[in-house]
Formats: sequence, C-alpha cells, structure tokens
Amino acid sequence: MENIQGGDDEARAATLSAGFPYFAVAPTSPPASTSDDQQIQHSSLAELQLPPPCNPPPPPPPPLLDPDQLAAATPPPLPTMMLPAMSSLDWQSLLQTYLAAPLAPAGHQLMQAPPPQADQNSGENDDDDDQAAGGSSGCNKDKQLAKSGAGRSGRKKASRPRFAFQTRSVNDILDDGYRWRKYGQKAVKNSTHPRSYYRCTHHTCNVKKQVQRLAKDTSIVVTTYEGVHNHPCEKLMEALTPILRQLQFLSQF
DNA sequence: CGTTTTTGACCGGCGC
DNA sequence: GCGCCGGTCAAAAACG
Repeated sequence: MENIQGGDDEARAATLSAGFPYFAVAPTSPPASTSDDQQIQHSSLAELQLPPPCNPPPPPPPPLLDPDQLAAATPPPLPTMMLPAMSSLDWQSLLQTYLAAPLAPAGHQLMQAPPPQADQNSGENDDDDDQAAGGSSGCNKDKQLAKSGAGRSGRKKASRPRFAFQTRSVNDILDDGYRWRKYGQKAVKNSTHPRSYYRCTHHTCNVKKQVQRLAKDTSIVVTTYEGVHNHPCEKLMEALTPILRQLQFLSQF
C-alpha cells in the first residue's frame, strides 16, 4: 500500500486523488475573508488530473430571500463542488467536514484521505532530521514512565473520516473558522518541512488536523482533517448572524 | 495568569 | 525481535 503519510508528497497526492472518493472545490472568486498575508492561487482540476465525478452534486436549496436582498446580504458564494456517490449519512459527514474550512482562503483541492493506517515506508533510509522520534533511548523521565502503559490507549482508533486540502498559501495555518491548539510537530521522511498536529480547542470536539508543506512545491500546504466537528463554527455563526437577524426581521411580514 | 506553542520522549504498528 | 516511523503526551517556555 502506498504510504500516504511519510512518502513522496507527489505520490501521496496522487494516491489521494486516484484511490479514494473525493470532492473537489473549484472556487469562483476569492473570499472576502482572506487574511492580509495569505496570497492564494487557485489550482485547476485539470492540472491536478482528477477523475470525473461519480455523479452531479445535489441541487442547491431554493433561495430564502429575494435575489437582490440575497446578493446584498450574503458573503461571496461558496465554491462549487463535485461529489462522488455516497449515502446521505456520508454526505452529512462530508459536508460537516467541509464546513471546517468555509472561510479558508479558497483555491484548494479537497480529497478524502484513506482511513488511518500503518504508514511506514519500508527499507528506505533517507536522511531526515527526525531525531525526536527515536525510540526509547537511555533517557527516561519518571513521570512519563509512570504514565506509560495504558496511558495512551486512545491511539489507532477505528477509522474516522479524513479529508485533505491542498492550498497554495504563504501561511501554513488557514483561517477555517475553528480554533485549534497545536499539540505536536514532527519531521517526516522525504520532506524538509515538518508536519504539525492540531486539535480543535472545543471541549467536546475531537477533530484533529495535520498541516504540512509539499516537499516538491513548498508553496502548497496540505491540510488533512480527521473527524467531524460536533459544534458550530464560531466564525461561520458570526458571519451568519446578521443574515439570520434579517431573516427574522423579514419573517415578521 | 490563563492559554498556546515548543520540544523531547514515549508508544504502538509494521516491515524486515 | 529489532528498528524505523508516525502520532501523541506533557513539561517548560512563550505569549498576550
């Protein structure tokens, strides 16, 4: 099985796009919320050589407002999406996951990553600076020894939905509307750039994401989301609040 | 002072 | 069984 985590980044991207369900995001215009120092370029689907979608996306819901009002009240339109055939449950999960980045600078390729797997490269002994990952050497801390054993039983759980973005940005961290806390950083094989690990700061939310730059094109950031948020996106709700207020106001008549 | 980031160590899976 | 590697933990440092 191709190594999705640590191998060549191009091979990784190719595997992601070729071997797994995906939906691609083809934004029509840059969002207004793009950060000042984020300069995003839009990559084309043809350039990425994605296969054709399995089926057309579901029809959009009818507008709730007069088109003129809608145009005045709503932010720039969400990107169009091409989606594979899935159950409605999968759709909910997929779309919720996609909502993890509604405010992110557009211009990204979104792919579903394979389920978590053992992803070691075999045999290769490439020279990278992954020194921190060395096995248990002579040094030990009493506290860590005390917590060893059942302390880290949460790893390698059942597979959760994972989706990878490719974003061309000078910023590693995209403003996706959620708050994240970094809990680790690792150097990975065949890449000069480390991979960063983030967890959603919401108390009950267990969504994680990994951020890494492509070795071959360091202007591209690969963001892999794992899990589905179980709470609303703060910034999305913030953006929607005026619209909801307007809807409430208009519903009085 | 509370929160977030950094960073070294540990754990578990897998290939050899 | 050993070593490599990705993922995670948690103490210390940095930050606002």
